Amino acid sequence: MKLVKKANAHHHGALREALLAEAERVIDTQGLEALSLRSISRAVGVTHAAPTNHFGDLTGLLSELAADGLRRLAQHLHTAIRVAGPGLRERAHAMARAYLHFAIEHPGLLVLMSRSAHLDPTRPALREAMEQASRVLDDFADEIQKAKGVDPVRAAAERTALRALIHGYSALLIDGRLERTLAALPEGTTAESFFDVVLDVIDFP
Amino acid sequence: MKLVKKANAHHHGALREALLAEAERVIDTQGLEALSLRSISRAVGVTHAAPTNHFGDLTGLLSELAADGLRRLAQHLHTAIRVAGPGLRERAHAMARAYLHFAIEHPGLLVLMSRSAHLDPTRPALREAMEQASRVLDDFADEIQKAKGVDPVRAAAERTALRALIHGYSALLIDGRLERTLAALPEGTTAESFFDVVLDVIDFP
DNA sequence: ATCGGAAACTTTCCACTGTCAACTGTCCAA
DNA sequence: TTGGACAGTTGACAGTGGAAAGTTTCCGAT
Repeated sequence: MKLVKKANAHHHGALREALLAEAERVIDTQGLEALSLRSISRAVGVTHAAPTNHFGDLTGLLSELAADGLRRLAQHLHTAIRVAGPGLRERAHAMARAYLHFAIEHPGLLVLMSRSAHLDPTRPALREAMEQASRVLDDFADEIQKAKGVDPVRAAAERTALRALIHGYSALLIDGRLERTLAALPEGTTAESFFDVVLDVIDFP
Repeated sequence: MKLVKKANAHHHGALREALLAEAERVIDTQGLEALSLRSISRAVGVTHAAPTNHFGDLTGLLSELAADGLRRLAQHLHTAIRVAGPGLRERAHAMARAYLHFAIEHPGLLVLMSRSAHLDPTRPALREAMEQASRVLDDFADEIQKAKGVDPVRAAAERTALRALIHGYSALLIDGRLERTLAALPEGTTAESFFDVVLDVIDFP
């Protein structure tokens, strides 16, 4: 029965998902530059023009993939914050650690998300996913704002510092530019355990 | 006399520099993705295979360009630190501000430097330039180490935090992902002036 | 002075890419 | 039954980077 479906040359059945899965596999193992529309089509067993029906063009496919990644990241961060202890510092660390964890597990996906040149922000799925991810940070920012003094500039600065620190550390790590630093640390120190110390350079009350 | 030189079809004279200059122009105005070996060759008035003599392949050209950028950046940071006041905080801020300034003026170049997939680190010029740039940071790190307590892990964390914060803020800004944050700030606040406040989230003694 | 080779650039070719237009088969609803 | 809409295919096009081989120029050794 399945063979009949397989033999059908014009209805793959779940091509959209298959293409996204293959694209994510390539992007996380060989990197974004190694990905090509034609190669993933081949890997999925379909001709090179098939993806057009589902994604339009390459930036369309990448945008959907990025949207999916953003949704998962937002979910990941959200539960990390929710599960963490009550303190502001604990929650901030939990979120940051969750982000780093995601970056280590899906390096290509994270690179893709921060490469606006390859994405089409007018796609509804991407736009929504970006807003969903922002909302996690914004909610947390509100918390900081409430907990600390109400100087709005200072609050924005703290939020931005946290964001920049997380993004910067992840990017440096993924790009292999922390290797020397990590190698000089005491035996057994991992990128993740060191990140906790780095985060403490920002003081949360 | 010059016309004779110009008419010479086989000796451009300064092709190497011309190619690098054109590549930098494209990269800083249209972005890294818009650059192609053939287009810059055309712009310089030479066939597409000419660059091979000077750079080998595309990653060769990009590596030389990145090396040049790194040298200039290192120089820029070095003088910023040297010129700044005596305090540790002043010097750190001066360096960070210089970095951001460079990022704003040469966004494409900065992106290129942090995209290891396009670079060939075995090229001597690149390797040297990377070490030169690292040295600026390392020297400054030693200063921090001396000025503050001698816990090496804590010192490494502070250095890394500063690095990640600078890199992260620049990357977010270049990618246009700070626009909403900046728009919500008081009138007249620029990305650069706000950066000073962000940097203060890390406390230097 | 010239001869030989190295350096610099051109030409030609190849494999590959993304995008487009035209076609074919399949399924479902009027 | 028939007519689209959907989901693929096929084939062409312009563009890319790279390799190979040919051409022109220069320059140093003899």
